[in-house]
Amino acid sequence: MTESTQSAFVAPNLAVSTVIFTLRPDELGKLKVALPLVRRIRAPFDGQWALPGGPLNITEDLIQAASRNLLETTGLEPRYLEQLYAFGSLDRSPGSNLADRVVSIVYWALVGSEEATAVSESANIHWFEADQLPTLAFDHNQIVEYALGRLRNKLAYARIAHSFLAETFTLAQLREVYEAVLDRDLDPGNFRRMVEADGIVEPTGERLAGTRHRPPQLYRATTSATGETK
Amino acid sequence: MTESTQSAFVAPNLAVSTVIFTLRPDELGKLKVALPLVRRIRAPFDGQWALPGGPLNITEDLIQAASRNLLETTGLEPRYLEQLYAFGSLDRSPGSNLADRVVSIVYWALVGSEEATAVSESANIHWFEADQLPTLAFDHNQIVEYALGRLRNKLAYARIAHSFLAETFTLAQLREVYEAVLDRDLDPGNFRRMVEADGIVEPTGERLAGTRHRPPQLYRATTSATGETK
DNA sequence: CATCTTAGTGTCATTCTGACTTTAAGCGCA
DNA sequence: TGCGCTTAAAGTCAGAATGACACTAAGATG
Repeated sequence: MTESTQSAFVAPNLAVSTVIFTLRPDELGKLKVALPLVRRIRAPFDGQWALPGGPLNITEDLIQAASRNLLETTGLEPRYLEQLYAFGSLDRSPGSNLADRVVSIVYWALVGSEEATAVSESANIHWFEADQLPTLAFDHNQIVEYALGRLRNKLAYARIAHSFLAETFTLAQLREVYEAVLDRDLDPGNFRRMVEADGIVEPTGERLAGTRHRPPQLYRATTSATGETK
Repeated sequence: MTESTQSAFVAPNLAVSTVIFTLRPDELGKLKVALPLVRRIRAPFDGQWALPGGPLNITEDLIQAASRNLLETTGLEPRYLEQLYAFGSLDRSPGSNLADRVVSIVYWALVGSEEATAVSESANIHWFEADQLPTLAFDHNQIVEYALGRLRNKLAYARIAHSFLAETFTLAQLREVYEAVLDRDLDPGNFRRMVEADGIVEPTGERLAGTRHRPPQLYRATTSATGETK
């Protein structure tokens, strides 16, 4: 009844998957939330798109597995990485028998927009806009929706927005991140006030030149929240 | 690399544990957050107190396992039940070898204060005040702290406080719940205003008699949030 | 040099929040 | 009977936070 270490028990398989978010411009040049998916090459759901993931190696931490996942799929290091949820319903893989049951511990990650655009795609790895996903394998559509909710919610109180951007950035760029994630326009003045009140950025002293207008101040993030280390 | 169903892989053991919260009066009659712990009867941590839990049966959902856990430990049904976090660090059980590695998916639950006081204790099951815990087995002290944080945070925006109370209750009783969980006094007038603005309760029309003062209105919760069903 | 565009500052009304006051309505007790 | 005690319930007020919007600054473009 208490936490036990008996190995004779028939345990479900344990997998770690990762929802990897970045921002990329759509055909109109507007930033959109995007994520990479991998094409399955075996049953069930053979040929369908799914979240990157795989079985948990017994020698690695959960977060290490997620990070490895991310590296194997995109070649990138996460700028933010956090556990999302453990999905373990019996009906996740309809029609499969119990011995094939998989409990997935899902992480969500943010990667830099710049790095992500450099990632090469292949026939079996493709980046999708988050609001234009096809029908995915397993319960992965629900998982992505859940992850998007977490991202939107967390943006409001955690210092994670800069994870999409380079080391330094303008407030307009930071605002674009919020607008892309929240999918609505924000008032530039009010946004500046909020950002300054929260102290999430500090000016570098540098200005961004070459724009067609008054040169904006460049900022950097004050605290580097890299996610949990639990 | 993608989610797989190969069973040959050496997987860590999967357990489900539950942090069960209730409120009970301390020696001064003030409500305090309390939770039941079970004494371990095998290594590692033999004799120490631990969260109730056990291996996940391959035929049951995660949340079912948590609920069963709760029933087996306390004989009670949860009034609220939600997944907390999956703990899977390699160093959770210091000194053990990899084959004994356990990944725990932890749930947290709320049970009614009244039902909980009727629960019998034994030599191996005991209720502790949350802020007066001994050193627990594994990483369970950290887990309880994390669960307490979630409880306090969630109280602010979710309709869960009534889960500690009976079907009907006074606003003073509801306020006591908040005060116990947040561990600070709240202004009765402001609390009433908040509760009414949020519409989390509705008056029953009945009044509580037998008090030494003006009889207060009885309320019931408007929506019954029982937690997730995911 | 006039115009366009975004940067950056400032204002105002509304809402939210914490601290506090006032009145209502029971009970216990002289 | 009525006075005082206690908590219920309603109301007041000042400061903070928020959304909408106006205004000035400073570059590029032609």
